Amino acid sequence: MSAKHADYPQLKLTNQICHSLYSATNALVRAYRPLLDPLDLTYPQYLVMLALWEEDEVPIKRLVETTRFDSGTLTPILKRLEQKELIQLVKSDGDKRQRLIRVTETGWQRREEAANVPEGLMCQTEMTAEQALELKALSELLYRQLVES
Amino acid sequence: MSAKHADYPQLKLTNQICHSLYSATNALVRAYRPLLDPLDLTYPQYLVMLALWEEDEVPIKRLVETTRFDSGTLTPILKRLEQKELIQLVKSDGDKRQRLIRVTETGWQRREEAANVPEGLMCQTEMTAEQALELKALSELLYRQLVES
DNA sequence: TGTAACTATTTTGCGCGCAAGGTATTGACC
DNA sequence: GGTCAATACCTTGCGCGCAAAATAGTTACA
Repeated sequence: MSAKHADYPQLKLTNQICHSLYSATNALVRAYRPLLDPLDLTYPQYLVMLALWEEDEVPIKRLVETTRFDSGTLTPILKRLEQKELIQLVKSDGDKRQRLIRVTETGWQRREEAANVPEGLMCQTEMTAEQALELKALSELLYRQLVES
Repeated sequence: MSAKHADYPQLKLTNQICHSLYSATNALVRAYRPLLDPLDLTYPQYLVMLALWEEDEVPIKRLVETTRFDSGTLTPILKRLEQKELIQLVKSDGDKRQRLIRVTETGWQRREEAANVPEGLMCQTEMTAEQALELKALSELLYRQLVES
């Protein structure tokens, strides 16, 4: 029998958990776009700002932890946020390898405009709070198992 | 009170379902890499091949449906798969706008080498079958609600 | 104190993901 | 049969995501 007619049920696209996850995440980023466009932020830039609004004056290595981006991804994102004057990158007084990130006044103002983004997104779904929390918990579990192994 | 000291709990990164989903998906694609490198496939290329191994001789618009990629993403992926001689792109006899995709002999052989990729990946997690199915179901639900609205 | 290992960050190169705009072909309907 | 909207696909441009390698500064320790 030629390879063409073998079965391989484990290779069926509809059996792939990862395909569902992958396409859901892409759809999510697309869904954020109309909400973030007025703020002049992309979704990854928004994630970085969320992290900084929670904890300001941090070195880049701290952002690598909180945002889960690697530094090669982060550098150009920070450069764009700096061009938009939402953040400043300043040399650290102590360790001269480090650069500290500081949110500007404009950056803090942008936070208020972002306040209703999360609600705006959830309105596009009809998931219950329980389903959303379950999805978060399972995603978090998967992330930890893949990264911490 | 300055914007800096306002609370905004809905903007906390740890409360963001989307951040968990986003970082889990990125971690997943990274986890696939060592498994797919020997097959000379990226994760999106692998998804396209999964679709074609299930249904051969399809026009690109069919792949847009099954893979959930848009055509602007698909065109360069197909070009690379053609360069690797895993597929052929042939003009359709009927509708002259269409191009049909045909898996080559090499493409079918690659399927056998891919047979144990799914198991290899699941071994990197310690999720139960129930958790995995629940994650798939919730991702699928989210995808459908975001796309079909 | 010298140097070798380590760390923080940047750079390079490639492959997506996708919006927006283009071309060629088809079908609908006057 | 002409034309006009719809369809299938391609191209362009930009912003990630990340592996790998480079750069500059720091630490450990002989």
